[in-house]
Amino acid sequence: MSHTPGVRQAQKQQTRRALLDAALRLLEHQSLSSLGLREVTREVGISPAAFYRHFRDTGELGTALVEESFGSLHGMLRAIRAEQAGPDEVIRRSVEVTAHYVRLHRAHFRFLARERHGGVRSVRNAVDAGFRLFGEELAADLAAQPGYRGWSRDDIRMLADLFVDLMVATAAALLEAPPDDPQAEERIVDTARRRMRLISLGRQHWLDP
Amino acid sequence: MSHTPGVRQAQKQQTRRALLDAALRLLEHQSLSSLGLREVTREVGISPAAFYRHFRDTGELGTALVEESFGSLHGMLRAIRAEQAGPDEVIRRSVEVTAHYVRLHRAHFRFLARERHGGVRSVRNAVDAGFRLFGEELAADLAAQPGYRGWSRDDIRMLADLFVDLMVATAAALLEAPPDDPQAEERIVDTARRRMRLISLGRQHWLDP
DNA sequence: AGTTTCGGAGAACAGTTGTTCACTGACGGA
DNA sequence: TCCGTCAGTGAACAACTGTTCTCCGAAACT
Repeated sequence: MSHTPGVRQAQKQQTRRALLDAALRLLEHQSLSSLGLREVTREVGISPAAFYRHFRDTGELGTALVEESFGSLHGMLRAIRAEQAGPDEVIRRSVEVTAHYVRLHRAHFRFLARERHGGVRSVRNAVDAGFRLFGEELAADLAAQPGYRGWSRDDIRMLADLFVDLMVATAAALLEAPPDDPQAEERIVDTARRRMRLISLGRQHWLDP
Repeated sequence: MSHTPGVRQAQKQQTRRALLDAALRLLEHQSLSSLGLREVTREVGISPAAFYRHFRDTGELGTALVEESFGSLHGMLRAIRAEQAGPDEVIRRSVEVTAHYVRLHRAHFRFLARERHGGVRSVRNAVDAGFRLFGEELAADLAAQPGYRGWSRDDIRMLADLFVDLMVATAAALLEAPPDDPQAEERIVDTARRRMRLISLGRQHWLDP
């Protein structure tokens, strides 16, 4: 019996996933540059040599994690896009969406926050490129909205990148807070909301004088 | 001859400085958690065992670097405070001051940006505490200014922390750009200026309706 | 069916790591 | 001047690292 032609590939991707998950688990308490190849395989329960069947080195594993993490982030972008509302309404809601996604994908967010300025150049560049793309897409979304009539392309981009940076900042703050302390979390979210309100005000008066 | 009573201590502090400088040099291309004790002593040119005369481990060296780095940052705070001007003028000028200090203390800024979310908990906490203090001091400065009459303590703090986060973000962006490309640098500074203008507008209308 | 492909095991390798130890020799107080 | 202090040495240690190699067995192809 059995010539179903996908068993091999499925098993391979299964241990690949196990490697990624193990790495993600270990990376909650350390940074990529200190993550050992043997450490990861030990966590998974396979031999060190098997690692090379999937990645050239831990750096390559890192870039794979970057792509995966930005997958989670794009879900966030779609969620924000889905809320059809005025510009200021969207801005306020984006804080809630951020908090929600941080709770959902803690490990991914932590990884991005940590490796954005981390010690592995290739990964750092990948993260940077990802955020740049994210900013571009957000800017395109904003440009399509009414309420940004009269805004220059550069100014929209500036605003989008500002949102991205603040999202990262609040996400990082949420990650630093204990995951089961809703009070600390609420304090952070509340501050983030006020930040967004201030930026909303700036946005409304951008074309004023 | 010789009974000048400070030679010993001076020599000790000299190699301590050498250790800190060597570490700072190495940390431009890697993160603290991957920094080896032997690596640092090799760079300085002393035996590995000598390291223990100064620090218990690389983590302790890290916290020492945190304090030192915040020394540079406080110079920045004083420079901004020195400029006696209106609130919006100060906000705009702070971008220039930031860029200036990043150019002056590249290694320190990079270290803080990297280890703020890095893999060594004790250092991460030290960096966080430092930024918190920095935010508090900035908030106190703002509160003393006219133009913040009617602002709640919390809102001033929110604004101060917002400045800090944005300063870190622009500093990180400047660090990512090549150090000898004034054009790329100018683009980043220009974006930062527009960000600040937008926040300035939000600030002006904070108490409006 | 027989044969090739390939993910994984296990052992071996040369290096490197952090930490300890007894030591040396210049400093610094008596 | 003598003597204690102490920053730095150099060797030794067990533990660990990344990488390479040959081999195995099950899946896939013909």
